[in-house]
Amino acid sequence: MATKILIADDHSMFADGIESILNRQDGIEVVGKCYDGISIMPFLKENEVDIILLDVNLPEKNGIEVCKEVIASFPDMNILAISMFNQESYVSEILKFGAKGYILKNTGQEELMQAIQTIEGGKTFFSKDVTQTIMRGLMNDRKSSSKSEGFIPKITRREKEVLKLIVQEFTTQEIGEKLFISLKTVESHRSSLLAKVNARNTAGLVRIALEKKLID
Amino acid sequence: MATKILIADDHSMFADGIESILNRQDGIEVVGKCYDGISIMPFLKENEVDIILLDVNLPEKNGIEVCKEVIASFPDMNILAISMFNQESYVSEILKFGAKGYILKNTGQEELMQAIQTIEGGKTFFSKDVTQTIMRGLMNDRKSSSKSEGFIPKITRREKEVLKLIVQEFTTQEIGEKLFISLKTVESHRSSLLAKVNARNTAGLVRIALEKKLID
DNA sequence: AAGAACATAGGGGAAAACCCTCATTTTTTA
DNA sequence: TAAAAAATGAGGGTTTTCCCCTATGTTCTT
Repeated sequence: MATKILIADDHSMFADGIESILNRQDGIEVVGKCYDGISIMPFLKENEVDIILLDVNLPEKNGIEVCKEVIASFPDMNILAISMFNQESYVSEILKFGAKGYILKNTGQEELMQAIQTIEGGKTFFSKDVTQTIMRGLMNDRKSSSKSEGFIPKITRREKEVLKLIVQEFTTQEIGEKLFISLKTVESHRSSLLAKVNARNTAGLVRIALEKKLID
Repeated sequence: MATKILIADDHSMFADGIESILNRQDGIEVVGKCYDGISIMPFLKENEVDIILLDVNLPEKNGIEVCKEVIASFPDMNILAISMFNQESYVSEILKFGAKGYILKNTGQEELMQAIQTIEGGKTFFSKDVTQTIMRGLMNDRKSSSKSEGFIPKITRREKEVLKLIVQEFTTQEIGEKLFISLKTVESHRSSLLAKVNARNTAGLVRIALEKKLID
């Protein structure tokens, strides 16, 4: 029986291309395509799927959230993450939530086929580049655990509120007024934020907040 | 005789996918694939090509430069720009250099086929979304208004350099040292940047820079 | 060749951000 | 329930950003 594959990617040209490649292969059947994050769960409830090729950067609801959600309902689902970016935070995040593999969009079709077969056999698969990234991540975990790029300590509820307002261009004064707290308190929160994300100033804080999606 | 197509995209999975789609069509033949900007010219010198599907964001040498170069040597070459981003600057730039069309990676295969046929017939083709972007650009040119949400006036070369360093957390002082210009000059650039993106402070400037991808 | 746009840069001042230390109360968690 | 973490905020200082103003040489563009 053919392996049933669901492709989830917002770039339909990409999704169609992959579909076209896969449909030429024996033993593989593309049973569906999703162009955003929110339509995946409904599809899975109606259709049988063996493997999901999941783009990490989806609109509406990103791949990491989708992965978490899918695994919660279908713990044995085989998810192969596909991404443009070989970024440690993405890789480790989605693997943590149960993805079985991670490949980059610049990997060739032979490797794609290999990944699918490996995943279906219950094993994990990573592009060579990705493997190196993961190794580097592990090294950093062991060594310094905080200096390593990309690690962000927990941001508290209040800090997040302040951060959100900073990104929206409000001044410390204005933030205090909005949250009914003193300017000095807001300054405290700003300080901890700078320290936690390891930024030198507001510019870095905002950049990191957006890069790491620290605010909803 | 079949239309000869060259696909230029650094994501081989994408390029392979497109190839697979196109090869199923009658009258179309994919004669080559390039995974970076620098290998396109050599290929064109050795092979006959009717249409280039050119990714705007290529490594080594980006699509806009490639377009300029190709048109310089092959003025009648049909270039169809393909991009993830519906950004006015990209669109207008590459069209200025002789591309005959611009489509987004989220357009379906019917539209892709339509684009190819239109381009080959000597006409121009744009995705609907792109058309709107262009229109908006023209409107802005005419009215030169700035109130309209999301419109960002052109950032100059120097401003972009400064902006990049701001986002990297350097202070005005440090930026001056790096660029060998006075602190006051950097302040001037910061001022124009704030005015151009319509931000109140650095936080907003950085956010908009990242949102609108003002820096490469 | 003229005008527009760009890059340069100064003075001076107000506002905002940043830094350090310290302390109190509230909330959470082990 | 005691300890830890989070939220609050004050004093007092330095640095950086932001905002006026003006001005000059250079480099596109028309």
